[in-house]
Amino acid sequence: MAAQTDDPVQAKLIEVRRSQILDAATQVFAEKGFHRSTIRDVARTAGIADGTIYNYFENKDALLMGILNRLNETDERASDFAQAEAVGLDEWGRQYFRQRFEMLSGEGLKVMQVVISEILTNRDLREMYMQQIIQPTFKVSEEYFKGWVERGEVADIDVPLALRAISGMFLGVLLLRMMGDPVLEAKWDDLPDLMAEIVQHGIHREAK
Amino acid sequence: MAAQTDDPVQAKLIEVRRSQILDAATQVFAEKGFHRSTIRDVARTAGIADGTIYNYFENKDALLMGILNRLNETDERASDFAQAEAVGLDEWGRQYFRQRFEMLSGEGLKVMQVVISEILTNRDLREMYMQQIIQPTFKVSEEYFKGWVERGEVADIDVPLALRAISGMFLGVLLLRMMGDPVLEAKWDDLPDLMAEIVQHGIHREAK
Amino acid sequence: MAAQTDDPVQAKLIEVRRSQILDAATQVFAEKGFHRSTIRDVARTAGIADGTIYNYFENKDALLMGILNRLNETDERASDFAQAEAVGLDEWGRQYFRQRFEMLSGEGLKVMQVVISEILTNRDLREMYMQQIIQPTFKVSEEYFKGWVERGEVADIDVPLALRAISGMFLGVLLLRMMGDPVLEAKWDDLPDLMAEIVQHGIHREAK
Amino acid sequence: MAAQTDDPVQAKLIEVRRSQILDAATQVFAEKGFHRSTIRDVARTAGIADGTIYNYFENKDALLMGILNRLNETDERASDFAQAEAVGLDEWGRQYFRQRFEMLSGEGLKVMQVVISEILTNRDLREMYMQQIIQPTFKVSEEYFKGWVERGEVADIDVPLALRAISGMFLGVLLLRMMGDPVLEAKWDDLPDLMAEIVQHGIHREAK
DNA sequence: AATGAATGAGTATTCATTCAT
DNA sequence: GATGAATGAATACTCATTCAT
Repeated sequence: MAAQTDDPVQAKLIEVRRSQILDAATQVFAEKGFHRSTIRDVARTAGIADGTIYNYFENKDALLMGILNRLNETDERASDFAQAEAVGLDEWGRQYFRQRFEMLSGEGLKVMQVVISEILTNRDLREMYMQQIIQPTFKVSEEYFKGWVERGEVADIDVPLALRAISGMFLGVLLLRMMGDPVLEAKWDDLPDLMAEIVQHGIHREAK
Repeated sequence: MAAQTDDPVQAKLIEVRRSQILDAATQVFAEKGFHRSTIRDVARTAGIADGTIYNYFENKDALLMGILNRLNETDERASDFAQAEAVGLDEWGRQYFRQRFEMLSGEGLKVMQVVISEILTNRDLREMYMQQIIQPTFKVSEEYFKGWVERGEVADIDVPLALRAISGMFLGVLLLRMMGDPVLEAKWDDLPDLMAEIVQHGIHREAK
Repeated sequence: MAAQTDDPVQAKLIEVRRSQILDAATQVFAEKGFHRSTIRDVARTAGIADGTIYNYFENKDALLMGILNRLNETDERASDFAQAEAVGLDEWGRQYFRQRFEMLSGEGLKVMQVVISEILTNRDLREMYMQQIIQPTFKVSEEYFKGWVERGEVADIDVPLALRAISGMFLGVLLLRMMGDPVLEAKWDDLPDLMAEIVQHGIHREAK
Repeated sequence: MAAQTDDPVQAKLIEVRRSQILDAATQVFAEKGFHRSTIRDVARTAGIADGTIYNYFENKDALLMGILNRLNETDERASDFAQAEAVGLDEWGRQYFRQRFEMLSGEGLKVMQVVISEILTNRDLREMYMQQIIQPTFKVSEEYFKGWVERGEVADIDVPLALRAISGMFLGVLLLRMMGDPVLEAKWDDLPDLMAEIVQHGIHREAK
């Protein structure tokens, strides 16, 4: 790797190059999937030579890690925003799902498809994703939830577990969409509010 | 393929052999993942020659299809049972989640992990899974739900979409577990009832 | 091989079976070529089991040998006929080429194509063909030629070599046809007489 | 393929490498035949890695195409020379055959043996050979012949067809030689002139 | 003799990675 | 740092042949 320097100008250049490569990788992986994409594909798309990629990334897997890290950063910025805005539980719920859905516009969905598929297969990637992205995100959310529970706005439930279930709803719906469920494709935009409603108040009603 | 015969004895032998091979494939894929498993691995595990596999399965992908079909059959038997037993909505909800969790005991979780990962990558497998497993399952459930909605037991929501959200919760939690979330691993058994509760009544409570 | 018996009835049965298999092999090889044809193809076409073929032929190559031997027999009968009929040199020449062309009607051409291709590749087949078919044929022809040379009907040339050149003309034209030459395909029927004419009198004319 | 560049130095290097690989392929194919030769054989003989071959040739078949193209070029240079020198018909005939025989010195015969065998089997190769080598060669020769026919030096025959017969004589004699005919092996050098004589004046003589 | 399921050797091709220039 | 030619390990699949029934 070429990524060792104290010179801030150098550091900037390196960052730009890494970014250029990750852009290419994201595009190529989204189009062809991870395994079917070759380093050559990525290099061609980035307009550089094959070998150059290895100056910036250890190996092909590291490209996926890099993509993951960028999603992470985007994620963090998004949740900062969420935290700043969110006040009431109701509103927070809707915003939570809406934001997560927004991330998936454009190539986002296909990139996530590749990333999830690989995560399920690749232990290193999986652990890195879990420790660096999932767990911190849960930790932040748990704080909020505990506050609401204490204030009685939320039922007295196992907060971490409930959070998994709620995030899981988002993740699972995403998975079904990736698998090509036509209902989800057609009504994708209705989903955030519906999900927020279910999570808040459930589907049960007293029979008349 | 050797699988053409009218003789019921032959047919039984063929079924036994296919089963033997799928057992081996399930075990090997669960351990090493689909791509890292070789046909030789499967053959060795099944105690047969490489070529014999091709007497019973068209190619490596067909092994995964075969595993999927088996899960499907198990699934169908399970839901038949569910339908027979289920009466009230509350009870149905708990049973729904509990049954789905039961399927994942033993190697089930790892097999699903491999299957889901491959499904996200392999279009043929994906379409087959969606059309032959997911859609029929949803169709059956939708009938039940509509009944409940008509009887006023369930809120007047978009049934197909709500079902996706609910199934998604299960699927997503599964995914998080597969990714190694420690909270889910520790409290996995508490999950069905918690999820049923959230789906039924939501997490919201009127603040005191 | 099952081909050892003293019982003439048995011998007949064996011969019939061999013939049935060779018919199938001839058809299959002509359609798909030798390498692309499988023993299973031949067995299916013959309406028997794969293994049965090995009761009558040592291996796949032996099928080709068998086909070759049959061509040989046909050939011998043809040249017997030729010898009986042929009297004058002129007439003999035309008949020689016409007969050889007749053998190639129907599947004959494609079978020869397969046989020649394999002969060039397979030493055993080649030697067998040379010793059992080509050489005896030349030996017979040489006798005739020598007679004509002695009687002064034919120029005083190296007979064996000239015979090779003349047979070669037939063989080479056959090869060009197999390679797909459109001129030969269009005027195939004019060829025997033209070739006989060239061989007899050459193409040279005294310029006016 | 690595074969895309505008740099003439690079182009030269590529040409050298291709040549090196074709040399090895020619040698290996001549020794073992096309099908029995492995890419590894060729790579070892060329002193390079297996994969390197695929930087210069699309696949194994392309090696044979490459060999064919080289023969073609040699051929063209030879016939240019022939056309320049050839004046009289008699002389042209002898030269024609002599030149074609010269091409077959060294490994030439074995290479042709492999090439012809493959051509009879492989449709792509066959069509390529017919269109790019055989047809153009005939076209050139036809011009010459027509001239001679017009000037009355050659009998008024079907020129294209006669050319096939004459070329066929060469090709067929070649085939017989490849099949191991001992007479041809012994008197190979006498053949060009004998063939030229037969083609010019035929074998017929008025009986005394 | 007939069957056909089982065998397992054999091979072209891809592509991540290296490293000399 | 950039290049891209060279490397060679890794693997699904076919099919001639065998042999227990």
